[in-house]
Amino acid sequence: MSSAAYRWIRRLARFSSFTPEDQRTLEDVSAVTRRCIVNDDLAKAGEPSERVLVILEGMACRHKLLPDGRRQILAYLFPGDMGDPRQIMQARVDYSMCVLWPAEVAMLTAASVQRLERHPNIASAMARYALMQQAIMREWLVNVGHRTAFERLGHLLCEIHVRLEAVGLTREHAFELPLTQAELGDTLALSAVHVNRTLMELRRLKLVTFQNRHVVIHDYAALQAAAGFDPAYLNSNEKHAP
Amino acid sequence: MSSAAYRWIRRLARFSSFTPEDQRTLEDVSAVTRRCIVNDDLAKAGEPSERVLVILEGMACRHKLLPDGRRQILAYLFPGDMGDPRQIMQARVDYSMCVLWPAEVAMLTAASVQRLERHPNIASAMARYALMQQAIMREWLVNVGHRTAFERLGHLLCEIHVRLEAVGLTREHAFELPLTQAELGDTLALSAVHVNRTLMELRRLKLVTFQNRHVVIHDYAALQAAAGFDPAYLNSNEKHAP
DNA sequence: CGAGCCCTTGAAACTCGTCAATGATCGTGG
DNA sequence: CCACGATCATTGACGAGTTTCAAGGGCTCG
Repeated sequence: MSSAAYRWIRRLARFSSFTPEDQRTLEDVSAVTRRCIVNDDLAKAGEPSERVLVILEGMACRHKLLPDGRRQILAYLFPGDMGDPRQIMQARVDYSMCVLWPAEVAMLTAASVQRLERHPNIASAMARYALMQQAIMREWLVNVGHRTAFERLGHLLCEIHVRLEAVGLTREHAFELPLTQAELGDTLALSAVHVNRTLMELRRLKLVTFQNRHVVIHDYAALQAAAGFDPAYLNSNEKHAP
Repeated sequence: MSSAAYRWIRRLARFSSFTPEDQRTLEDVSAVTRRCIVNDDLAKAGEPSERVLVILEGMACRHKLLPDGRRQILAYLFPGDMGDPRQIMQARVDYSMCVLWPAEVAMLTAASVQRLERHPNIASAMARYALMQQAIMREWLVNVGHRTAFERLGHLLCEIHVRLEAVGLTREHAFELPLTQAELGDTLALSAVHVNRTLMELRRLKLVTFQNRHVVIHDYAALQAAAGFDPAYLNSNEKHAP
């Protein structure tokens, strides 16, 4: 199977078992897609939301901009990731969304979301998936609030590894990550300079290298320990949770 | 009306119009309550969730504890606040919850939640309310990540004011807030000492005083400006959104 | 081949944390 | 009614982690 919806179905299938009809429905509602280039705005703070986005390929992020230019990235969206289906109730979004790497995006209408909600397996998967997304936000708050620069970066890389693995985008302990150090800084609430120094420290300790958008985790166990990473928040709602 | 569910109904009623029957249903499912004292655990990270909590009186918080004792408070729950109804799908929670001020708590069963979901007005209100809770989390991430200690504290106090006002727990620009400076520190990712210094700065500038659990905002406009607070994230989904 | 973006590095400054000690407040029991 | 202990607020001195500023170097793409 290599439909455009492949990653999305794979992502959701971790939370629920799908019948062939469920899968056809998912492919159906995501049949119309939009290709986006880097820096395309997918949403702007204060505007009506209307559609629920599904990232089929590429990468995007939610972020908030302060008036003076400071920026906090709130979430990454990898292939297979989607917005909260309840968004269709929302008058306006409070965050912006932009494309970080050329993307293919499905934009679900309220009708499509309602159609999905009528399939119990899909509705259940989306609910559990949305709960995981909230768990990620909570972990990011802990990360930014109470971990050192070193732990933050290590923790984020562990999380990304687990999330990309779930949709088949890792090879061993390596994966592509099209982020600049400045973007990592806006994510982790660190200056780009300090991200750089911390990245070099991780490299020096032979835990991780991150060069040319290519991340290699050389010692996963040690990185996990050093960062205090526990993947429970990412998979405790899955079908076969540990 | 002074039923135990008063604040809860008032909180949700901002997002949807309720019929008398809707109100009876809300009172009904929250009829059985539990009284909790300070430091009671309402949930523990890693345990099954089972119930969706509604805080009818008092105050509670969600938090995460790191192995070495560092703590991040993830959310405050004031009277009228509740957990995400989708929690009933969740195998285990990833956070802990504890009581900050003597509380009366309703613990909704999955059956109760499902009953509520069958009332369209209530389901819609809960969905919008849950979206607001997520917006609060995003704003907290911005707060902890990219605002100075001074802005963080000011922003948080503005937010709390708006939230308490929504359930009728403010008088003018004053309200009760049973938090220690250490708890504020765990919320804002600051040391208790620095919270103290920042609080004195706010006092010195005649913006806010916070003494004996009593907050008075002396100059709301100035505080809002100094903290960069925009209440849109708290009310843009309400019935009569600005 | 140049322009632009990104990474790298050093030095200085600053915000905030830690440590430590003193006070204030409050509930409790003698 | 007062002594006591506990919790919380306050203050000062010092130190650490991180930011900012600035400059140089490398890569990529037109």
